[in-house]
Amino acid sequence: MSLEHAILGLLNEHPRSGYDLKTRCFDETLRRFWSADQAQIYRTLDRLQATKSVTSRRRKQAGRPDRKLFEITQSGREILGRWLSDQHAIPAQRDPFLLQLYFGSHCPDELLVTLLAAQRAQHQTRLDDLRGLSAQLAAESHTSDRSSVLRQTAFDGAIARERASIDWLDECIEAAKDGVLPGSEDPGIGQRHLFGT
Amino acid sequence: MSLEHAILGLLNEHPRSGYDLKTRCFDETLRRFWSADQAQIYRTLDRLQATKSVTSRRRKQAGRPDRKLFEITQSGREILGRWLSDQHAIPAQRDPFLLQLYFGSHCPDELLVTLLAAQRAQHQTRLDDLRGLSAQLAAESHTSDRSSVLRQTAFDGAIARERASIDWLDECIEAAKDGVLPGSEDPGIGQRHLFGT
DNA sequence: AAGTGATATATGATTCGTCTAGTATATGCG
DNA sequence: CGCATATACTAGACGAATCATATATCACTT
Repeated sequence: MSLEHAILGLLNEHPRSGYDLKTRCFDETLRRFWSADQAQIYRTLDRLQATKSVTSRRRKQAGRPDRKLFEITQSGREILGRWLSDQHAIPAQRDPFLLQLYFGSHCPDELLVTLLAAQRAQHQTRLDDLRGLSAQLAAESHTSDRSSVLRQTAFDGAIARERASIDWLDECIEAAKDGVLPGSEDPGIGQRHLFGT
Repeated sequence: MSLEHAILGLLNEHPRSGYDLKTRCFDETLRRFWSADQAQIYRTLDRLQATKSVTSRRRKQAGRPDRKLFEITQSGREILGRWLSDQHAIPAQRDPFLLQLYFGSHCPDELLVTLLAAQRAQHQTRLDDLRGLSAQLAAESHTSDRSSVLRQTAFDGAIARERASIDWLDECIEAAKDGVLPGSEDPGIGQRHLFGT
């Protein structure tokens, strides 16, 4: 459901085309909080139009294909307003790597360190990206209006989570390197071959 | 994809029924890392059976409906082993509340504090749950074998993330209560009515 | 003239995830 | 006896999400 509201939020600033939403909004910024596929965006726009939350009109452009400009309606604005006032459930943690640890009792130490380091690198990349974009937005807006401060706050939340993951992974890597982990007991039938190759 | 591997991981310990996977494994423990619906579990079992990763046989029970016991095959074990050795992409952050902040420039301070507090409460509940279960598992296993330590590690990761969210939210709540946030500038046409009611 | 790339939209296929409801057996409680 | 509850599985519908593919215009290059 949130994708609908993200799009309404963007169209509430000013009318945009599907292409614009994808390349200018989601890919450049919003994907840090909610990523969206191009196909998904166009289909969601269709649905929003069917429910009269947005309207569209074709716009001719010089030297480029036509654009379909979407504009939020009063009804759409009411939906957005309600959603912005609602309390939302926090999303479930769903992370393949935590599963991997959970079932990883027969994973040898070296592989474990490799996997931990790979996770760390990915979180670090994301952290760098968040910090970079956050700094860029801070520099651009300059005047610290409410909107900018709240957006910075959203980035701070995302950043805090990435930092927590990195700190935890660092502790894990230290522990694994120091050989603090107990060895695996007798694997038993079947489990023996999980890490055979 | 991960649900398949979570189920293979569970069946690798010993054969189980769909009902068992749902109530004993996912609901009691695994949902902290990967939640799954009952319908989803049965369908995934069907698919795993179709690809010969698991086999099934009916088991009569005294005083209860029959169970369909699923057992992992050698092929399934190989798939699991490969997955456990693979490097997995970290999941995208996707959080409605971060979107809400991003678009919340016209949200009045009191509502903002309410929403922040609601998020905090949910994260606290989840943190308590994680800590409780983690402690329980630690108490049960007692001998610190490799498997228990790795499972504790997974819990630690989930716990670290929840703590990070709570700390960040606490800072936000402080800031909002102290009236540190700038007021919203002139809303402009349309945006005025977002928080009208 | 042909190819590449950016702009712009649309559609099909498939899987994942949630919700809902239905079927059936047996136990225990009042 | 009826009813709730636990056990155990099946099925339908729908939205969310991803991937691939198709179409079209125009600018710029080779």
